[in-house]
Amino acid sequence: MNDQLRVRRQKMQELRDEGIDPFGHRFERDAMTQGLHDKYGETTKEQLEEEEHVVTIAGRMMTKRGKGKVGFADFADRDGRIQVYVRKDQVGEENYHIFKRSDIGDIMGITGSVMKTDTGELTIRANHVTFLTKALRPLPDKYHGLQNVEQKYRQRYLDLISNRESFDRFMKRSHIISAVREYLDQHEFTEVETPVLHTQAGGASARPFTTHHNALNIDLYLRIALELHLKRLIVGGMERVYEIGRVFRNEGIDTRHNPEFTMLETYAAYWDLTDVMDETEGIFRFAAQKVNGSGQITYQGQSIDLDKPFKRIHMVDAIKEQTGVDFWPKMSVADAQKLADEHHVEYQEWWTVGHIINAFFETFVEETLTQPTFIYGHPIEISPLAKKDPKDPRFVGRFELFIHGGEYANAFTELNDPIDQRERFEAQAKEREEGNDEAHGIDEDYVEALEYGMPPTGGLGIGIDRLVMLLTDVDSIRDVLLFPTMRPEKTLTDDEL
RNA sequence: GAGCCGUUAGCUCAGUCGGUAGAGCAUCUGACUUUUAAUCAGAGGGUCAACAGUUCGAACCUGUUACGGCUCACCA
Repeated sequence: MNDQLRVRRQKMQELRDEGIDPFGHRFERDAMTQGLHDKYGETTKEQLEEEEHVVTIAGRMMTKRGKGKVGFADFADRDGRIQVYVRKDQVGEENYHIFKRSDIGDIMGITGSVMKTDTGELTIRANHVTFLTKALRPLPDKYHGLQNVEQKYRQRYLDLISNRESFDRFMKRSHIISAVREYLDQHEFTEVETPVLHTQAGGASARPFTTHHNALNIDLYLRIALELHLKRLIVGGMERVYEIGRVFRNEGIDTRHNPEFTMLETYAAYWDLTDVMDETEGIFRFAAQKVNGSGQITYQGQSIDLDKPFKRIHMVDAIKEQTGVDFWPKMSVADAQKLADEHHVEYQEWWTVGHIINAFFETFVEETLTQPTFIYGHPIEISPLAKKDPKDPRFVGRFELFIHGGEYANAFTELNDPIDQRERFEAQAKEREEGNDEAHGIDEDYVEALEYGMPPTGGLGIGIDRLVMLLTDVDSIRDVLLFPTMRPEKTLTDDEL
């Protein structure tokens, strides 16, 4: 234990000896710091002296400046900060002693009158200080905040206390999710909750986490998607449903992937992709408006306009626009390979035309899509779960939304033909047997549901974490997850406590 | 999975050529009744991530390990 920890424990004991509970009780405040700034920020020093507004706040002491028989300290609550001015002759000797012996990090309640200092800073002149909670450990540097990246993730509370921009970002995350809910609720979607524990992973290609239920004695999977249960609800007549929920994928971790992340999926009966595009645009625009007050945002130094209608372009046209290569004419695999060779696009032997089209898209187009762009008409080969385009069976009813070169939404005209669905599940099951552990087996129960009839449906998936990254202008998913997945640290010894 | 980088006081960071470790904040003592990263005077605080090696001598050089970061690869 270092000197700082010892001193704070001693001070805790001093408080007890003085009859003060160092871990106090209910405290009623009548003002928030930001509210005071809003209310009195413009009022003059003289006017505040005349009017005498007595308020009570509570918060954590963030800085402290002692000056003999007076002291200044900044207190933070969830809204912001305010300076407090404590005078010995005003609060009395005993009360001043408590303030004097308090440490940065301690939590207190302050009652006093609103004033302004000579330099014009809004301040509470304390009449009384109520000690509420002792901090037994020192806070990170008051000026630099917590900079250690690992510690920010492992001890997020310290990051939240000492880095206000981080605190604000997480508040914003919460507001973004509220905005998404508000938008969908306004559009007559019903929010539902479906199981996290699945007897069979499905709805996406990904490796699942497995777990075990003791009483039933069965292995269960943590869900990798929300899809199949939500579509059962479309069969059940709910018509417009959504879920915002955690999904789990047992895959790598990097700046854009965390093993657990938050997905939004929505399904609307009788909609086609045009409707879903409108919905997607609506969600992005509404959320941006709610949290940033504008659809004009800056992401990693790049201006992005979410207010303007998003561009909508077929994948083949986008490739043509960017490279001049035209994949519209029907062509053989050899023709496509020749085009790939000419443009130095690498391909595998077994690839068909659709795979090569996709490779062209990823190589030449994706990173150029800075402004919001819907790419639709994916080749069927890369979209095994989507419904074929009846007018051109080489492509499917699917779109993805790209912004700043990254994918933000993925949508389908949902496959509602149970015969076709069963065949595709069988193909997946076969892949699984051949060793693809991201493919999954036949979900008989789901196929049966489809046999009762699922109306034509438009489905949408949005990675909420990436939406939050976009709207808060950060480039690592860990900066929008309060507690990102980390490898455990070594066990702390007594000395480190 | 590969490559590169990081880990020094509670926090933020220096540390030259290999010679027993420094600053600011924080802490402690004293001064100070409108301070603003308060100031002034003094003091204490270190398993230099861990282990092994090279060396008369290692924070520094070498190796291994742990944790983290970035890039690439993988990835509906």
